[in-house]
Amino acid sequence: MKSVTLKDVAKAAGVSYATVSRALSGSPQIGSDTRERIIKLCDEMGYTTNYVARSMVMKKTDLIGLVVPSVDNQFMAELAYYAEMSARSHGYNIMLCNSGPDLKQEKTVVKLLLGRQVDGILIVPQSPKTYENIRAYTDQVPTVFLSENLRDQPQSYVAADNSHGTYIGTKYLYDLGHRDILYFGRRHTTTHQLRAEGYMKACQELGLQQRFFNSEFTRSSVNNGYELAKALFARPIDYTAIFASTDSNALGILKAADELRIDIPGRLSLIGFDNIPSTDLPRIELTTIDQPKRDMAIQAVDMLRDKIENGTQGYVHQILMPTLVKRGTCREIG
Amino acid sequence: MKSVTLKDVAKAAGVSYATVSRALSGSPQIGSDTRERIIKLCDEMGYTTNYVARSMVMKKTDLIGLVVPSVDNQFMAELAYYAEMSARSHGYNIMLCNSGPDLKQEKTVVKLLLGRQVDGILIVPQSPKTYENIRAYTDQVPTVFLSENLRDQPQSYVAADNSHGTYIGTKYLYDLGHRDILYFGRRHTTTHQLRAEGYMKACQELGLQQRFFNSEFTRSSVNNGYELAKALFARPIDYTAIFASTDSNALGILKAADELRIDIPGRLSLIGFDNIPSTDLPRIELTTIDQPKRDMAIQAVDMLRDKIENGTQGYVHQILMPTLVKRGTCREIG
DNA sequence: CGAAAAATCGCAAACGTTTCCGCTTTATTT
DNA sequence: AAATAAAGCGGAAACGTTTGCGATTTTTCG
Repeated sequence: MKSVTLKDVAKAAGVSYATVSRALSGSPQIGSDTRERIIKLCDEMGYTTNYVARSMVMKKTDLIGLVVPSVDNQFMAELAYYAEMSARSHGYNIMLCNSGPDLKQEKTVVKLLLGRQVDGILIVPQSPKTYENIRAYTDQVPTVFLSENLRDQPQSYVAADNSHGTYIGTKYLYDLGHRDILYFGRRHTTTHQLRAEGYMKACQELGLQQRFFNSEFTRSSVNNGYELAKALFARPIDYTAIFASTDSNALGILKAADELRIDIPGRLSLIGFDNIPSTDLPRIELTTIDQPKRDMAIQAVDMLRDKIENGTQGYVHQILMPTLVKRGTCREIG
Repeated sequence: MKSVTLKDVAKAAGVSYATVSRALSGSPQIGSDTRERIIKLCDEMGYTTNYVARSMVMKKTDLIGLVVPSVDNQFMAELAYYAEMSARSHGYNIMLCNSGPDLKQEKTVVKLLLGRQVDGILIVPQSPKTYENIRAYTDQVPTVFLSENLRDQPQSYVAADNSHGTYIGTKYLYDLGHRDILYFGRRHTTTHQLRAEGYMKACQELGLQQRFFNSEFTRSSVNNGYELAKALFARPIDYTAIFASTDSNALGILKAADELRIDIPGRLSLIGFDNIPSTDLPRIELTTIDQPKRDMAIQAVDMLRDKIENGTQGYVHQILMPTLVKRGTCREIG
């Protein structure tokens, strides 16, 4: 279990360990002959540089803390995947933390990450309170928020243009002939507020009546979408399409509709938001608005890297464009 | 950005920094009055212990490297989630690495993890070759394999009893009246070999003919399941049920069947394996075999902790029981 | 009241790196 | 050939922590 250190190969090579360190790091003040000899020796002896020791003196861990409410969630899993890939390709590693549903744990993990001396933190907030919750720490370490739009808060973030997403979605529904479109979902976060706004803007432009049905739940899951949709369908259905604020909710609606034999897309068109993998399944084929998760993750680590490596100070807000993904749950009507 | 160190609070408290360290760690050789004073001071000054410095002297990072082919995969995301939660509750943090599809990258990331001085490695292998691929490193650091059955290899692992899963699945199909059950899937890993064996065993016991249709793909995805299923359905359907070796494949089969208007479960019963979240969606409701992902993850970190903390040396093989999840894709015939 | 024992605390080494600075040795120039 | 420059390398400090050991003070007890 005892690993070989610089000293070990230095002794074997008959040089000082400073020399070995320089040889490895490609310092120009080492002769090319000794360098080759040392490198070969390191290889033979199985030397790997101890990153924790290196971090000590470099005051840099090449570590990025990634905190997500739950990686066990298709959306965040995808973000986490691309973030890790991108980070590693730039020499960083990811320390993963699930912040769970409560703010206490969220605060705990960012504190923990600070103790670990991460160079930066990438956080997808669990609630609109997250910003306040961890603000005490965000000035101690470069931080960028991911996926949640913070509007004009003094905090860097990258998010999708949620407003635009619902805007193009409703227009699409309109183009298909729909004139009565119900918006299904709460406005408990800025992200969801913006989604509602995009819908409202489109309605105004198109001369449509705005109609809302608010989910009472903070966390959108297919199950609470389902529960709520049952309540919705207990009332008269005087609309021809539903815009669900998330795919999860849309899936719940689908489930309730199937149960009540309300034909989708026959009687009701349905469109979701996020484009999570489950939407692309057979029998589901949910039309939705795609959040460019890959680009979001990549841009977020780029932004973070810029702060870390160049000490960039300002707050930059990166807004990426979502796109419409036409599948099977929206139908043209006459 | 400069964080406060032991020295800083020591100076402020008028004691040596050794005293501060001991006060924080609860050493008995510190007076309770000074201890309280110091703790309060630490709190006021916002001191957090530097884990990388601590790791240096402790020769322990409290870090577990988690390598998965891709967290962007429901099955692994779930494992990752529970592993992180469990690890953190025991004082460990997770360093996440996607090993991707190729062995080179897998080897790269475990090397990298070693350089990071992780206390242990939790790895869900990307292929049967993983064991050989990283064997050079698995004796340098406690390692446990997750989700892949390694049979009698000298390597600790926790996996589901895959053989038992297909066994109970086939029996379930039999009890529903099915006498011609096709097994759909390759046997490219031990895990899948075992799944096939469970099916074979059940067939023998029940006097059923064994019928295989092999997927040519290493990675099972709904898409290649779909492609293959189309080929399958081009031939006469002289069976009444399909046992898909993975849910992903089952989903692909479902897609192909829908396209060809082969009624599931009307004409064909279908059962999958893994119980990924997508199986529980409306319109899908795939009957499947559940791998106890939560327990698997938890047991794996327990096993790893045992190796790390107690230096346990032997190889332990933990096999967890899968269970049948009855949903909507299997029908009684008769 | 004096001595031994117990209770507190400080000193300094150690963990494995990186890098500044200085010391040789060799090459270059006049 | 002497002086200067350049190249190659070693010594040692520093990063922030833990901990064995010694030093000092306080308590205890005969």
